Parts: sequence; C-alpha cells; structure tokens
Amino acid sequence: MANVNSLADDRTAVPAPSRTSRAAIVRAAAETLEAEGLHGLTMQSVAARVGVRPPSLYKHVDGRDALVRLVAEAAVGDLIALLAAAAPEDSEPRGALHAAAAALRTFGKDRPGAFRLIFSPGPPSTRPGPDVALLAVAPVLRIATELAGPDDALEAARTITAWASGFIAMEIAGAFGLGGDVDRAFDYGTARIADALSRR
Amino acid sequence: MANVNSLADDRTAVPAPSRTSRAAIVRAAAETLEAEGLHGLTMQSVAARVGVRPPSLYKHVDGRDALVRLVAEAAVGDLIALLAAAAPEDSEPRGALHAAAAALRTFGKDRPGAFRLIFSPGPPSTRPGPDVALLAVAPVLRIATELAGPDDALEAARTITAWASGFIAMEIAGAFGLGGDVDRAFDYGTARIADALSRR
DNA sequence: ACCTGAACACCGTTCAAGT
DNA sequence: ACCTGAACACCGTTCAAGT
Repeated sequence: MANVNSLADDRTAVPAPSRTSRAAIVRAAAETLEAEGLHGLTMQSVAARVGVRPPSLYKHVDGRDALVRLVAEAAVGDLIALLAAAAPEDSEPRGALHAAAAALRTFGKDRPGAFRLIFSPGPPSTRPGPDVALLAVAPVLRIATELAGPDDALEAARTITAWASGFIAMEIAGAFGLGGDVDRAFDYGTARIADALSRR
Repeated sequence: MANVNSLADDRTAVPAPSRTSRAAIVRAAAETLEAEGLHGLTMQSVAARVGVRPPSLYKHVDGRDALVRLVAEAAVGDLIALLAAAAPEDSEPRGALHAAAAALRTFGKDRPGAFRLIFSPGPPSTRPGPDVALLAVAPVLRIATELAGPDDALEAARTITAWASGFIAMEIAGAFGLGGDVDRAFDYGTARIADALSRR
C-alpha cells in the first residue's frame, strides 16, 4: 500500500547516515601520506580513497591542515606506544636507550611520512598539540634521569632526542648516500651517547 | 629624417633585454621563504617581488621545484662559508666543534626556512645536488677525525651532524616549549658529544 | 545529518602573440 | 630574447540544493 504519511516522512526524513567517518578519513590520509608524500595528501585523493566527494570531508574534519594535524597526532600516539613497549619503566637504562632508539628508527623507516610530520613539522595549524607531544618524551626522560642523574635529566633527554631524530631524519632523507655502514654509525652513536651521558 | 630601413629594424629588432635575472629570482625566493614560509613561496609571490609576471620566471628557472632547489643550493653555499670560517683547518678540534655547532645554530635561527630546506628536504626535485651537500661535511669530518681517530671518523662525523641538526630542528620547531634553559642544553650536548667521541 | 554539483579563488605551467 | 595575457589543470573551500 502507498505510504499514507509520505509528507510526514519527507519532513522527518531519516538523516543521511554517514558514508564515512573521521577515523576512516584519518586512516586514508595516513596511507596517502606514505604512498604519495605530504604533497600528494590532498582532499581530493583522500576523498577518493574513502569513497566520497571532497566537500563531504568537511563534515568530518575542519580542512586539510586540520586533517594533517590529526594524522600527526595519531602518529605520535602510535610512536608513544612503540617507545613504551621498547623501554618499559623498570628496564635497565642503557638497554632501554638502545631499544628505544631502535624502535624510533624502525618507525622512521616504516613510516617516513609520519616521522617527518612529527619531527619536521610544517605550519602550526598542522602540528600536534603540545600535550600529545609531551607524552612521547616520558620514556626518554626516565632513561635520561637514570643515566645522567636528576640535575642533568632534561639536558640529557634533549641530547638523546636530538641525536636520534637527527640521525633518522638524515637517513630518511638519503643524506648517507656515500659509503659507510649506516647501521654501524647508529650503534656507534647510541653507545657513545650512552657513555657520554652516564654519571661519572 | 625617417628611418629608411625601418623594415630591417623590425626584422632585427633588438631582443628584449632581461628585466630580471636568475640571481635576482633566487634572492627574492629566499626572502619570500623566510617571510612567508615554504608554502608561501609561490611563483606568483616571487614574480611580484622581482617585478615580472609569473610566466616570465620560466625563462630563467625551470619551475617552482627547480627554484626551491636553487634556493637550497645557495643556502648550502652560505652555510659552507659560515662553517669554514667558524672552524678553520688548523683550529683545535674541541673548540672548532663548539664554534661550528654555534655557527650552525645561528644560521638556523636567522634563516629557519633555509635550515629546514637543507636538513628536512622535500621531494628529490627540490633537493641540492649531492656534490653541493658533500662540501658542507668537510669541516665536520676534519673535526671528527681529530677527535675520534681515522677509524671512527665517519661515524663520529655522523653523530655530530645528527645531534646538531636534530637539536636545532627541534628548537626551530618550538619543541622545547616547556621550561629549561635551551642554551644550557646546547652547551651540555656539545660538551658531552666532544667527550664521547674523543679517543680514550 | 550528511552528501553532492557548482562555483570561486589560487596556484603551476604552457603557449601564442607581442616587442 | 624576453615579456605578457589567456588558457588549462589542479587544489582548497564554500554553499545551496538534494535525500
């Protein structure tokens, strides 16, 4: 039978259900980032990947910069989990430093786009909030405190982070083009940094 | 009197003289980079700065990526000069390390856009040629050789470069937001790195 | 409540036409 | 030999109209 209250139905039409979601969009953007680079991470490519038209994305995210920021924050979250797993609270600091550095390096090689988003960020509107970034520092700060003592903990943590992020950024960028064993240079650096920071 | 060979003049019309030059374009692009960021470095903004229309730029440079690369190469050239001046061939290595690190840091703070172009490069088409990048390493390699000895020179040089570039990249990015004395952390890192690499 | 086509501003790049 | 306007493809974003 014909619907007797089609007018009412039209007025109270069931709102169109989402054909995508913020989580799916962020995931698609992260994949596009690694596949095409930050330059190729466009609203159009992401929209095509999740199966909607570009304007629809604006119902879920505030725009491209905001989307890049969400991708960066998700990546920091993943990195925090990796570092926490590699360097548990009660682990011996020298071994923990080695494990955390190796975990960061693996992350950088697996997801160079995400690594760059975290350590070579663009305009402020695309950067993770400071609260998110702070959490990632916790394991390094613990290691630095045990190695260098509380008075130098902050400086030591910054030395570790600067060296590791700088090394991996160079490796990703292909700055180690000519010769040498990159693995050996990384191990050498880890050992020297650990020596240098250890309370004497 | 009327020119009797105006036809010939038209045929052999003096070619339009350049209203700009590659050097002026690269300079304008470098200024735009620092003033507006890499995102704001557009063919339109550069053209306006040198006083021509955007298509005219293509008579002097191959396109935006090529222009970015020229800016990067010019910046590397400037940096090489700064490092060479800060750490002369015959200087004592520990002092030279301190001076070179300080020079790099000053460069990064003065020209963050150029610094990022060198140490956090984008697509290959925008990167300085490897030959240019190699020259910048020379003073660091000399210092590393004297500190760590020839066998570990390459690894030591990579440790120095990774730490310094990572530290300054973080500082430029504002990653040292919360507390602590950044100058002290830099001095601490310099001293610890020098200790760690010194032949024992 | 979300999706869409159309539209606008902006950018990189090409090209025929000017001088 | 260089400069220009016009044009094209592409991108981010807005908005009225659909369901």
